[in-house]
Amino acid sequence: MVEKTISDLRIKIFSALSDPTRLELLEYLSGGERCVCEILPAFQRSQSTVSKHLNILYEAGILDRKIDGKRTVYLIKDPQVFDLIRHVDSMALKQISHLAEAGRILEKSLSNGR
Amino acid sequence: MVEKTISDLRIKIFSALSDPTRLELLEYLSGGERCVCEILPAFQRSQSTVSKHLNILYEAGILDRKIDGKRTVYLIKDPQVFDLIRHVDSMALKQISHLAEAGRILEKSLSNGR
DNA sequence: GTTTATAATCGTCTTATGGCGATAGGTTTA
DNA sequence: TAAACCTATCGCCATAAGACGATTATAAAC
Repeated sequence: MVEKTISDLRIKIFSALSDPTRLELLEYLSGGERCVCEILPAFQRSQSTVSKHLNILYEAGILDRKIDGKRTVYLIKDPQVFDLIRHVDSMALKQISHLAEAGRILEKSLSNGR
Repeated sequence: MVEKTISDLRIKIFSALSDPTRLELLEYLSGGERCVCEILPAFQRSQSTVSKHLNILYEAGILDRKIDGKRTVYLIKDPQVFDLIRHVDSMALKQISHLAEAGRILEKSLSNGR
């Protein structure tokens, strides 16, 4: 299936990254290329499920794959994806630390007040 | 609802950006804060649908909102989100330009060959 | 206080997504 | 060529997500 617009692909990339299993797969593959038979034992998911997830990342252009005899090897195609994830993490951290700060302020006011 | 882990929030942010309507909303709000009554006519969606989308962006910590009398004003809370979107766009563009290049090569080889 | 305006929420429907086991297809091994 | 291996795909189910109209809640205006 060929992509037509940037918008479609953009959504496809964001969607691909909206699943915890797929983010774990990316992290796992950041250690280097792996065949499915290596990936499977590392994940508590059925073979069909893992295969589907890998394909979603492939279709989003995040992973590449090559066939090596009877196995399929998956690898990171665009390492930029890790910058993306770090970027989101920094946004998430910012929020959580704000929450934490609010929590400390609240805590302090409580312990002072009473 | 308070977030517990970075991972949850990370998924929430990616999911929030996985929808075309919500990306349009962000683009629209990049022009400055707007109340829902201003947003509605700009989108071909029902009031309830737009409200839900805005709330998803709010829950992800991307938008903020303030109540102004009988209206609710939404605004970008974390402008970093636009860096994120640009980043994804550059990944998408890279892929499409590779496709385009492949297309040109194919076209060339066809016109040469026959 | 009744009406109007604005926006969130509820209930419902339809479609999309994630999960699994079973099956199919292709490759190596015996 | 038969068997074993590896992985993609199919069919199914359960849950999530997006859309809408109707309802509810609150604020402003009359």
